[in-house]
Amino acid sequence: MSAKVAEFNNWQAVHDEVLRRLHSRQWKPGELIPNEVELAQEFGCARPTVNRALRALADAGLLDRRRKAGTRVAMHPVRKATLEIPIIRLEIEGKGQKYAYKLLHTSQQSPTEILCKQFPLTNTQPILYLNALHYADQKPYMYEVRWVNLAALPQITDVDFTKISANEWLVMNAPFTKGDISFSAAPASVNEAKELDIPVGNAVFIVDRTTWYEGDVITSVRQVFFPDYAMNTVI
Amino acid sequence: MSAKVAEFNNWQAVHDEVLRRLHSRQWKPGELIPNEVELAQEFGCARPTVNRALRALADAGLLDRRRKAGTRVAMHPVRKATLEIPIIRLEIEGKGQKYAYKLLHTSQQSPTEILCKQFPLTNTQPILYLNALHYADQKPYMYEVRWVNLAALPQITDVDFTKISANEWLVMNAPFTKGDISFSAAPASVNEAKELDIPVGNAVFIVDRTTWYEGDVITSVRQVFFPDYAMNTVI
DNA sequence: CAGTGGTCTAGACCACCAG
DNA sequence: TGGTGGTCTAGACCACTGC
Repeated sequence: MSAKVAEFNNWQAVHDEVLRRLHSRQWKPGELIPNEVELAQEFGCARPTVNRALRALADAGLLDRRRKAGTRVAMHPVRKATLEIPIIRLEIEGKGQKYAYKLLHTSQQSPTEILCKQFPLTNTQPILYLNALHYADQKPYMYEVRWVNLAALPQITDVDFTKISANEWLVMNAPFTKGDISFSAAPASVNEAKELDIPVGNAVFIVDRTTWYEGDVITSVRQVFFPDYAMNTVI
Repeated sequence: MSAKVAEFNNWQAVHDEVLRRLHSRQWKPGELIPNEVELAQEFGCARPTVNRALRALADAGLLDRRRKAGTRVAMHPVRKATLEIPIIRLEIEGKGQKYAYKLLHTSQQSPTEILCKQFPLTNTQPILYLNALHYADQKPYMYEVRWVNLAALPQITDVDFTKISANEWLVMNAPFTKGDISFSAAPASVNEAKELDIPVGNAVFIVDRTTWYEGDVITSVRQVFFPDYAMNTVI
């Protein structure tokens, strides 16, 4: 009987072995790799096990899979970084800092012209408009300008946003099916600079986010971070 | 015989139904939901089908699953945005713009003190140091400062980086197992401003990335983008 | 049309871990 | 220690799509 060099009796082992062959260039970019049945035979496991391993690698962007065409090594391994969008309070508390929050302004209104430019709004729909400041260890951390679609969330008029941030209330009470996010850098405007207590024009990190539920816009927010902010992640 | 209202004979149908119950608050945050066997009976499908649906929802951050403890609705649905890190050339060409690239400087050396501050380096290891500028439609798009670990990639000294960008060569030739990414905003330094042809101190979007292969650092890069740059994604 | 990946099933064993 | 999710199997049918 022959010595068994390795066992590939679970999908992670298959995953790792395939990854090894990709890294070692045994299978080169653009190349067609054996189909699932052949790999299952080689690895001595069932086809669904191979399937799950290859599916994970395809999700990671390392393989291209198509019915009938087979599985190819991706030409340009597009690596995907996953950013977790946390509740601000938890992000700050997670760093061991003290979180505080202040509601600066709130009003029910029709969007002003300025808002219509900054966000995808028409000035006929009623919205709830909010300004708020989030603190870490008493220092300004993030300034937030937000509007909420009142037609989609009528019950929000009963919420006391001096006690809970809109960020937090929405995460827990307003599920969404789609969201657009944009990250950018910009000079702090007069108003942003005033609230964050920094010089006008300082470079600030900006996150714009709009969320939808089944085709209806729920809320849109611009978050302006204090200058030393950095958003970190891992590939 | 009773009329069947719906069929849940595939994992996506189960996924969607569970998602509906989460959105409709039939299952509330923190609540324990039925176990896989019970759900499989209710939905009239096999347990692995339920398993796959619930696993997808757990990956998305909507459920918390633990052996023995069961499956709970997540208290704070941490939404995850996936950022695709493309090759710069493809990002620009994808916008329908003309890509160009210029190598500004390259040298083999030990890290200078300045580099040691900016990157996780010691001044004893030999590195390849590179400066390059990427253009979209003849206009400066991104300025890149990079070093590469020569000990890990000795063959890189043979590459002509006036013809292919380090970005592109590395993606295709230097697999990595781990990467750190950081996004931030900063005022353009004198040098960055000169290369991007903008005023010193303008707000620029910065991406810092370091990649590793099995514990060895491969390369580290700082990418400084022209002021109007925004990084977009979808949740 | 035919080959490939996508998925389901029914049953089984196992790893983990809360009680 | 028992209940739960994690996973494997062997076989099957189906959907897509390149040829």
